[in-house]
Amino acid sequence: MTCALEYAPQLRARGYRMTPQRMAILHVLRHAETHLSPAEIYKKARLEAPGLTEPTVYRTLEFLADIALVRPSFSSSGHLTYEMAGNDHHHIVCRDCGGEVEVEHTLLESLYRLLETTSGYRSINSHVTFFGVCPNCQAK
Amino acid sequence: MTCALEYAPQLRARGYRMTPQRMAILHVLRHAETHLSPAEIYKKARLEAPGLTEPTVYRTLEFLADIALVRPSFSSSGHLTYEMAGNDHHHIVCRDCGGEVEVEHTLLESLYRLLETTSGYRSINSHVTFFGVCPNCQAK
DNA sequence: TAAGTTGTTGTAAAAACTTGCAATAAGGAT
DNA sequence: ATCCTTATTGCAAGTTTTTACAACAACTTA
Ligand SMILES: [Mn+2]
Ligand SMILES: [Mn+2]
Ligand SMILES: [Zn+2]
Ligand SMILES: [Zn+2]
Repeated sequence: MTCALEYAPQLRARGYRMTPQRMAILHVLRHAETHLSPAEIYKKARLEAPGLTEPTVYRTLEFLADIALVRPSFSSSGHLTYEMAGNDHHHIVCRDCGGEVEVEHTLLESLYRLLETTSGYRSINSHVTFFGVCPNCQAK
Repeated sequence: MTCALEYAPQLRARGYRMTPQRMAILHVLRHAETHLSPAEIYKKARLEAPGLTEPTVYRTLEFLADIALVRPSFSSSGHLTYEMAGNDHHHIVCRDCGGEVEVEHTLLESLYRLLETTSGYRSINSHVTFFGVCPNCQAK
């Protein structure tokens, strides 16, 4: 739980505050080995921060995504899930079974540079989810 | 409104049915010049199909996306919007102002082939939304 | 044209997500 | 330690999206 304290200076430096609610949510995300939905995060984080409410979870996740501490991505059902930032990667999800696999960010880097030059947009660094059909489901 | 009738054979060939509700929704999408949210589609389509309900709109859009007649994509707020399929393209959305621009699908084609060979997934043909900062917002 | 099969719809309710606002408390200043 | 400012929270209510299931109606067949 105290592992989340290491983010406090980053927040304060930008005018934000560290709170028990944010600590609990960051702690949950740090120890997750997969993406989590807001509901899952709420269920786990409230154990550490009793009194935590769902609106706070949603607001906190959006906040943490804004300051780039966490990454949102879309699950196979199209809903938002969250994970800690760092270790850039993307996802391919199977349209049939929902099975998921990670993609190295390096595979997309040249595309991002291409998009930036052709569109004029900058800082394109989306966490993208692609959809396809996995090897298993191709068998059918 | 009758323009939607041309999709009837496609549906029937696959065991599905054409209904007034689906006609109205397809008609709205055919004449839209931008992406529409389920709520917008509901408001317009109910004029053609009185008695149409929101659950039907959501179910129909998911159905039409499944059979690849329409394309879902994420708006700047992260919500799903829909447009007719055909004319492959993608989007870049500005993180600041939400401004949006289209991207030729051809720019992504070699990436898709690369993803297919490295992941084993097939038929990767997502309609992707990238996020960045538009030229206007870069000025600030 | 009538009957049967089953894909689709509306209804009602639940679940998921968002919003406005007053009360709270984090962290800087004294 | 105490005070102050204001970022953040909880509460309550609203909106959006999903679900279960019985009634309905599109299409096939005879
Ligand atoms: Mn991920
Ligand atoms: Mn589009
Ligand atoms: Zn699969
Ligand atoms: Zn912009």
